[in-house]
Amino acid sequence: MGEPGTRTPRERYRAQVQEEIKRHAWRQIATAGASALSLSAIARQLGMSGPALYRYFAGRDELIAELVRDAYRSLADTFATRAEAGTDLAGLAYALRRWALDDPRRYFLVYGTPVPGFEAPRDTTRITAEIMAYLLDACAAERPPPVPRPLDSHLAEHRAWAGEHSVPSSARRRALAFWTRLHGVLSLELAGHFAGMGLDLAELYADEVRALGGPRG
Amino acid sequence: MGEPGTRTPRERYRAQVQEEIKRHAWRQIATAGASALSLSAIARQLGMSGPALYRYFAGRDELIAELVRDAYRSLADTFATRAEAGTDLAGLAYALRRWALDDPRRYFLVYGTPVPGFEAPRDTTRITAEIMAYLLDACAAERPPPVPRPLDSHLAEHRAWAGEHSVPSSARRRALAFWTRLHGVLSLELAGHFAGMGLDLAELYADEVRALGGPRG
DNA sequence: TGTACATCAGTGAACGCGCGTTCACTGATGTAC
DNA sequence: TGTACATCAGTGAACGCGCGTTCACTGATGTAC
Repeated sequence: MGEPGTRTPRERYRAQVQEEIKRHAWRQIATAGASALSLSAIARQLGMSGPALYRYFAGRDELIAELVRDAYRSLADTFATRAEAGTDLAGLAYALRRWALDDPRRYFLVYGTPVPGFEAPRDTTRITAEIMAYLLDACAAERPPPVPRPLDSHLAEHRAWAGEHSVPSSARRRALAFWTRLHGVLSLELAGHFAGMGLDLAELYADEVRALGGPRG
Repeated sequence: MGEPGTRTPRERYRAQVQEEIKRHAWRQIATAGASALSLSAIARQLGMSGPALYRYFAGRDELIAELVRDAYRSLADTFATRAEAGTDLAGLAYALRRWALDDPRRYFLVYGTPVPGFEAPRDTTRITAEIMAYLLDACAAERPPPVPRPLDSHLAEHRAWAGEHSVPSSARRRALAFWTRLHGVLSLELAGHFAGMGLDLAELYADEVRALGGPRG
């Protein structure tokens, strides 16, 4: 081995191929979903034989675990960059959205329906804790704005879509919030994202339900 | 054919087997996920040969489509039953949660990460519209409660979990809301559940972000 | 600078597996006269 | 009630496919002296 921090040509080559494998793996996930990820297909795309991949990953499961790690890492980095520009909650929120839209499959790999048979690798908790930390900092620094503003500009179009059913747009707005918020709590709960947090999930849900009745529901 | 509404023994038998196939399909989805659903495996469990299933379903995709229809149907029925007891939003909300917890995979089949290669069958829009109708009715009937109540009882435990990071519990509450609400909007958007509704999704997201800063964030 | 050896990326054949779907068929159940 | 026929559930063999993983190997690249 050379000096610390230096890489031999072989090491560099190795890292390069490893990256390329992951790149193709992501492309495959994007078009066919995580559970359809196939080592043989990746090898084919790279012009290698199937068994060659075993030089780089212990197997299919390990490759997926690596992708999960990378996804979390990438979100943590996104938040880190954003946090340097100042700790504001809205900033993080929009960064999150950009990150998600940038690659929906990556988002779903981490926050979507759990892929049966695969659990998040144990060592991701360190990264998720980091993500949570940025969030908590921003929330703690936040000063609540005086008045919540109702924003119904786009509801006219939705009214046109819903057609026959004529209800006031405030109700329409609440119905939308019903879906998005309850789906948010529920799907995260069902996917196990609150596991071990010591939260009373029924209570958390009840909170959201009560909030829906509120003035700006 | 006999009188209208009557079923010949053959028809009854047919319906019965069809049900049994679906029952096994659900069991398989529960343990292995929708994308792993296998006709051969179902046939094996039923003690039939694989090709026999083609008497009952045109193929794998049609079977899944049928399951999706059933899932929507079941939620619509749940809401219908609930709506008979009076149109209150909270009632629907809790019915939804019970329905989801009752069979998480069913929930995810419909509201989770889209299974690549399968789209919801076209004829489900009628059922989803029905579901939406119950919701809109309840929202329209609702009289907003005067004051939103803060509910932080369970946050003490969460504080213990988060450990080192000491922030006020209001911030903690907001961080949780950040995840659940934004995940709610985002994942539904990414999964295409707002497609064709004529909504400005960026605006919808911005709404939630603004609400997070509010007094009861 | 040259030689002997170690490392290790990648190959090709093979194993055993399960899948969806088709096809021509058997045999039981129902129907018409 | 009995016979001839139609319907249709289910079978078994076959097709062609792709998969993850193992194994003994070749051949290029790097290292030590």
